[in-house]
Amino acid sequence: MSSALLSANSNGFNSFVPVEIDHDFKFARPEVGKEKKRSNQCKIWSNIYEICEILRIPCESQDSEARPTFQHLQFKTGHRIHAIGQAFDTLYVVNSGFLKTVLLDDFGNEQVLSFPMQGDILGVDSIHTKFYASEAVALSDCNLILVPFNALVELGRKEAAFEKVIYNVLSRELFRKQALVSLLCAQKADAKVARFLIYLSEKFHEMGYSRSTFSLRMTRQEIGSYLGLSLETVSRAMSTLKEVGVIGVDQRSIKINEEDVYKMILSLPTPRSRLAVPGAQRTVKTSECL
Amino acid sequence: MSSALLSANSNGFNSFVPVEIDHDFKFARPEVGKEKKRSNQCKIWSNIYEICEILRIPCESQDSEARPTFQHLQFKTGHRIHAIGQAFDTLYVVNSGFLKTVLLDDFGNEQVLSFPMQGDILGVDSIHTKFYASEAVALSDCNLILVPFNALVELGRKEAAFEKVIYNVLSRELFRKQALVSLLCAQKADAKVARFLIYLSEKFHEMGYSRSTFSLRMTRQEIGSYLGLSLETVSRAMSTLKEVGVIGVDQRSIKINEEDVYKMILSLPTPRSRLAVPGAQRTVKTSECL
DNA sequence: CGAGGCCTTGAACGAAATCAAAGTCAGTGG
DNA sequence: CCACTGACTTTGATTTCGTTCAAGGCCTCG
Repeated sequence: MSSALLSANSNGFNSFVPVEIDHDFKFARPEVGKEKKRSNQCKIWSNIYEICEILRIPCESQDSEARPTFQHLQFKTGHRIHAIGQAFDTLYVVNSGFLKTVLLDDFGNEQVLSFPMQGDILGVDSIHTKFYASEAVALSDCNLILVPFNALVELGRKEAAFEKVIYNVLSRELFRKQALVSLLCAQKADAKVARFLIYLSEKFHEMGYSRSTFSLRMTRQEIGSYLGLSLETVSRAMSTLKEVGVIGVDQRSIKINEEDVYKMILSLPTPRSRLAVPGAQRTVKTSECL
Repeated sequence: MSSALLSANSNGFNSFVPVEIDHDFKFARPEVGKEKKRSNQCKIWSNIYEICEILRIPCESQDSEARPTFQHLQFKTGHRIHAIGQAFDTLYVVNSGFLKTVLLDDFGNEQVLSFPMQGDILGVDSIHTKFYASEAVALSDCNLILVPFNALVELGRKEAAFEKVIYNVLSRELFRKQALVSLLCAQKADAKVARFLIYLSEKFHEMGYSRSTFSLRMTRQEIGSYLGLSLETVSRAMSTLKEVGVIGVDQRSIKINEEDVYKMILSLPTPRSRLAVPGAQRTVKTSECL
């Protein structure tokens, strides 16, 4: 999903070096990751600095006086964090665990919008109306930090650095959603799934887990909903990637060599309809940037 | 794109009442719309209250003292407002005119992200990095308000009501982007195009123009990029809608009966892959909302 | 009037959805 | 312990939809 995603170096072209696959690998849920000081699963309160660190948003303020702290809460697998239409008052920052957010259309059909995990935030799409715009469900046991929006705003008013953090979080969310739109529009099924796996790989790496071996927390159905594909197509795409040798798949267990998957994506043709028609920009000069 | 979109009443089922079509209708560019006091095209400066009004974000502050004002700037058709990678410093609020924002992938292919028009804002995806994440191009002559982000932040710090406005704008953008994702994932080509036209219709209505007769400002290619379709498919979808009788199309001129288009969309089957599998939620009870 | 974008339409092809069936796995209860 | 259940996954066959390729029409501008 990163825009630098396709900048794999093209040294050597001996097709795709196959990944070696241990057929018995499993994803050991790392209850105690190898992060710096963020591994305290049983923590009950976090202050704003800790939250910024979890969000990976740099915070300039160093005024380390005692600040209000925010409560952690455990959610069990399958539980709903908030429902659509419910009155909005608090944001949730994911400290650990895996979730999905979904939209329900007018027929009650489910559209997956994101798979939040550590460092992601829930509820920002609901600020401008006073109601949650989407629904969040825990895909695993989760530890979430409750951040009452009003308290956050107040904090922002006290110190500009915190306010900046809020802007940054919102802007980043928007940026990510745009990347998703781009992915949905411009890519074939295999590429969508491949990029999704790379995205997960990077995410796991960021969180301090293995970037090459992990376990999917969501069903094929959910992945398909997220990527705009049927569950069968997701399954087939994974099988294809496996045959080519760039990933290993066994049910929910994934083994991936990002480098190879990059090359693989590059070898797929871009749909013609997406190609820029350089001359056709418009009858007008588009160069100068007043 | 509105979520109430599909709540058309189903009274009577005499298929779709055809729209009467004037074959000579054209979209008279309404330089002076029938809005309240927002029709001053030649205005050079706006204060924050005026900007909120244009954005259609309610602003609670009534402290009507002299506030800093923001400059308007004219952009000609085809000109680029900002380029990807350029240093970010200012947001743009569209006072009049039509634009597109695009992402360029690693091959220089263009992906349309939005078609901003009056009341929309440009640049919010660029706050968290210090660089513009997308490119904006004028599809018609435009009147934009330059809002230096720092100045806006400062204003927000002076008064909480303004800060709220910023949060609301950002949140709203995110919300809209989600609606787009949902559209892209869950609908067939005809439905995508139909909803796109309805979206435009509502937008024109909001701006005080005719909701039933308007002119497209973008090419089929650009619509296709936005909706994840080829330009031919867009063209065919419009022809289909025309044959069914729910819209009139002649090149860029559109005549539309929203009510009929709603019914038309409802009659299209939802792709099965999107259907909620109510029992399959997960082995766990999803009901309670801790 | 001619050129160049842009739009429309047809035909062939290809990718993904749909339909269908069998395999895997975890949990349950005999 | 093992068979049974139900959710999830995989794979194949078929159909549908959208893309691609190609040709012709339209409109604007010089």
